[in-house]
Amino acid sequence: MMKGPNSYYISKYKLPLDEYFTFGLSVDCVIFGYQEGEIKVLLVQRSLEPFKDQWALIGDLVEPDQNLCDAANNVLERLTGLKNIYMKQFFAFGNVDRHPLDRVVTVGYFSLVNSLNYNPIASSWAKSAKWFNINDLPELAFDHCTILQKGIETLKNEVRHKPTGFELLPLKFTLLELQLLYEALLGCKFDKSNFRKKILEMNILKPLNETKENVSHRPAKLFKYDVERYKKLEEEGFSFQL
Amino acid sequence: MMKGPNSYYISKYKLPLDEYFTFGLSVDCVIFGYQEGEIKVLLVQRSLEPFKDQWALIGDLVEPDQNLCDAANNVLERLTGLKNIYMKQFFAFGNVDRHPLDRVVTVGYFSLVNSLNYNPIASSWAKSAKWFNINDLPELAFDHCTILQKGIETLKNEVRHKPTGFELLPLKFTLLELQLLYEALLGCKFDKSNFRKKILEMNILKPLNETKENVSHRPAKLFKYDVERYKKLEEEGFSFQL
DNA sequence: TGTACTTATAGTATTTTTAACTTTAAGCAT
DNA sequence: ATGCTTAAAGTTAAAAATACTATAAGTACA
Repeated sequence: MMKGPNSYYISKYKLPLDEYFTFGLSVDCVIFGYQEGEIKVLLVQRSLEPFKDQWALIGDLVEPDQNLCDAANNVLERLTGLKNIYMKQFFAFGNVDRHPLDRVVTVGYFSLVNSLNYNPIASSWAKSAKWFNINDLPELAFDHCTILQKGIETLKNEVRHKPTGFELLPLKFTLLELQLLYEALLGCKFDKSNFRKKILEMNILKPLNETKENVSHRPAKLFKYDVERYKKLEEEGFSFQL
Repeated sequence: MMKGPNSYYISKYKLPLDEYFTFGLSVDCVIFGYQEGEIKVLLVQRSLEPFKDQWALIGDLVEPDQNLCDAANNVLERLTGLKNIYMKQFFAFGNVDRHPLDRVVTVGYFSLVNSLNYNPIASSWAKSAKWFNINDLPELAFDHCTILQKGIETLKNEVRHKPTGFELLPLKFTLLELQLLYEALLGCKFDKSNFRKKILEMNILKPLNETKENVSHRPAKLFKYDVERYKKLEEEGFSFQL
């Protein structure tokens, strides 16, 4: 691709047209996980200036011939090796001074991963990667604190109305595990019996003929989230609500 | 501001660093209004190529030293003369091919205006401006159809959970007017008595000692939306729901 | 083998909310 | 004064949310 500012733009602009095509564009990913009953977010420690050694969201400049969402998926894959992960754009951050040296507008994406047993790949711009509890975060580089908070807010809002939360669980899970996840996400307690009833009545869980193993008490049935069923129900007007 | 790509970027990039700073950035505004019981959107007819004579959202390139939201407010003000209007960013559109000639990433904002009695200002890039029913839209330039639909979706979603809808009404309104607005927004019917009860119990409306005039039947009381009260209630955990 | 313990699962009762409908009141017009 | 229209308040029945109770099914250990 070799395009440049075109002459059809009208002459009202204050600056030469070239100067309107000087924006840098980046994506930043808030990668959520779920571990030991807590919602976590994956951060990297920068190995470069500016903000060297500080924790930051993982992100990168977008290539001139790259779609925004592809850039975001790329960043995630480079760090975690994971593909085809649930991902959602939540906000564009475009204040003039958000980047100390250049004019870079960044678009925030969040993704939800369930398998935490992979190695975050250390790369040239990051010394290390680490999961942090979303209620106990370090100081962050750039305006990443703002971005992260907005991401958390969006996630918490989304999981109420859409069955997005399941992405944080392994494929097979028990009803109690699901309940604990939602308690962590929404910061509230549910009555066990009622939660069970409510979620089962939605008919979006497929019961498996398997039970949890290696537990020292009665093992619970395992369930699977049935995306197909949900989509069908959604078309018929059903709306998820917890 | 005269910044340029800085040397702290690492060398993994495929292209010379300069070429990452060639993005154009624009904002596009979906301006909603409410007239004769219908939700409207303000569109302009382009007077320039590309897409000359076609209807489009109103938008513009962002200045290199301008915040995103300021750019959006500017666009609205230039077209309508209105300041301090409710405005909300809803999505960034960044596909490579969304603009036929340049790489321009655009950020969508929507705003809600109530006073429809002003003159949309014809400008150098727009022949005319016109309100369209959101259920009866013309063909649109660029990817503005996608942008507009996403804006409508976001608005419809937002008005359920936040008292944003009031922005579409005049300062003083009757309960029936409010009901009709929400019926238009959500595409459903409410029971008059129940709607009334529900909204009044929220305690976010301030009853005025005035009534609707020039009606050939019993005039209804006028109410005002009480933002302060809502904000206080919100802090206490109240959440708007219709 | 059986008893204690833990969690799963099912069921019931109570309260609260939602939804549908009815009644009365208030103003305008003739 | 009568009829018409809409405002505004009240009533009732159904449904949903919530709190609570009872039973079942497995493990662990004496």
